[in-house]
Amino acid sequence: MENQTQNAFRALADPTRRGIVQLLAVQDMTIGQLTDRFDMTRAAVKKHLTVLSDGGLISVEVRGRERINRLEPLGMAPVLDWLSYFDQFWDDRLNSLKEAVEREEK
Amino acid sequence: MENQTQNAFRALADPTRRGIVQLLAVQDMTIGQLTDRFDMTRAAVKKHLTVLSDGGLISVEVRGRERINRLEPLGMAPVLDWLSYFDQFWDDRLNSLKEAVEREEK
DNA sequence: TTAATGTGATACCTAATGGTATCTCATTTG
DNA sequence: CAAATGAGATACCATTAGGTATCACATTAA
Repeated sequence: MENQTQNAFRALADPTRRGIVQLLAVQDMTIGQLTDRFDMTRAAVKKHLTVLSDGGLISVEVRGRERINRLEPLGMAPVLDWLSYFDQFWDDRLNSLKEAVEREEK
Repeated sequence: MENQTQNAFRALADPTRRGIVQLLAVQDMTIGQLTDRFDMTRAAVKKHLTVLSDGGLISVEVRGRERINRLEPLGMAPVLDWLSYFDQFWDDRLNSLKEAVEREEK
């Protein structure tokens, strides 16, 4: 897929997919192992894995008849980059808020 | 809306909405001004603003017949929090990658 | 080599999403 | 006051998304 920023944000927009990301952060897992953790069919989990793969967030290693899914740290980069664009903005605004609250408290 | 993490991630999952966020980071804007910047109707932009509002990313100030939309820095917090959970993971994995590449280069 | 296991692929369904067209309402302005 | 402006609400439409059921295929185990 071509737009990595869009695909990565889209991949993170679903709660099941964020859950998968959290599980894979602990350890690599097959689709079977992942399916055990969610209340849905293997086919549904497979679709989520495809979206995560399109977003560059996971990769798959074929091992015999098993497929080991693993987190790909580089895939998160476009998301972190996009968000970092606002760092200064958030900081400034949050500091303004904080100062305003402190003035209130006097 | 109740699940802020989900609503915020969902709000950021659409390219138009991320564009709106970027515009509002520069300056507050009315829906009319925003609509001028996108190739869609005011009604469509309004829907995006509703999603952004549900995500806690913007707030609206009524001024006469105008509505001023402004970015809400606090709304991004759930997203940044969720992502920060992986900071260590990304760092470790990216360092492993970097070291591997450096070993290759010798 | 037959059976069991792990997985992928496809067809299908429903609900959500992103968009338009249109109508209404409140606030300015001439 | 009348007209123009800025905006919200709703009905409607096509496409996408998330899910299931089912079938097919490769690999491992008996």
